[in-house]
Amino acid sequence: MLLPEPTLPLPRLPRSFCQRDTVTVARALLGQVLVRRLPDGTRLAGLIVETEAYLGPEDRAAHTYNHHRSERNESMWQQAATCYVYFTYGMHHCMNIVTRDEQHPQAVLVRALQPVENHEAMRLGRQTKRSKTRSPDTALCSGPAKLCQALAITRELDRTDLATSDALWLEQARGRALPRSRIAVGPRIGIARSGDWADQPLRFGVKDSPHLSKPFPARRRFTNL
DNA sequence: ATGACGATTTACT
DNA sequence: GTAAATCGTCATA
Repeated sequence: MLLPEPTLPLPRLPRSFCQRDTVTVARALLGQVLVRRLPDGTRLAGLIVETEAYLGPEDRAAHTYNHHRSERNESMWQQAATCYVYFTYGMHHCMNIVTRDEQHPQAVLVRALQPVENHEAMRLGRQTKRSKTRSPDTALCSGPAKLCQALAITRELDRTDLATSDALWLEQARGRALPRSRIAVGPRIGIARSGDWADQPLRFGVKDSPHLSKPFPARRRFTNL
């Protein structure tokens, strides 16, 4: 697996990790750990196995497209490592990690985790019957809204500073980004109406992970056929 | 004030 | 495969 089983104390990822190019951060986050401390002290954690990059005012699919700025997405203009949590479809939360700087409202959407600590407590947050087609563990955090349920991430955590918070932060499980040979790349999910941007290869996943939100389409080696 | 629309998930035919 | 659930946000009036 990606992480040695007895989890030793891992260093927290510094703000500088998130201050880089957004695609670089989206790739480098794969295999790192997202950690949540509940008010009662319970610690929940999962390895990040799927991300998407959202590239700001030019990106038709981004919430900051055309410099759109409002109370909802204000955290996108905060410093790197700020958490942007939004509410959608009347019932779901999704969480992003803000990148670069205040002049570039860009972020990485965290789309799936491999649970590594406190599976039982995570299951309490999820409101589903047992999956028949996947083991309970692989269905636990296999989607942006599922992982927010499992880790109890809501709008209350919007604007949290992941570099300093004791409620939500990132830990380093690996010093280098995964090798490209282990990263699957594809178009982002759920943005079909975003024109050219819908086809951009801005979704990244740990190749062959059973915890992904959806399989990655096979990459065509040739443009014909 | 009103209506359309989600960076989704679940259950079911 | 399709549809329902459910409501904050935003554009239009």
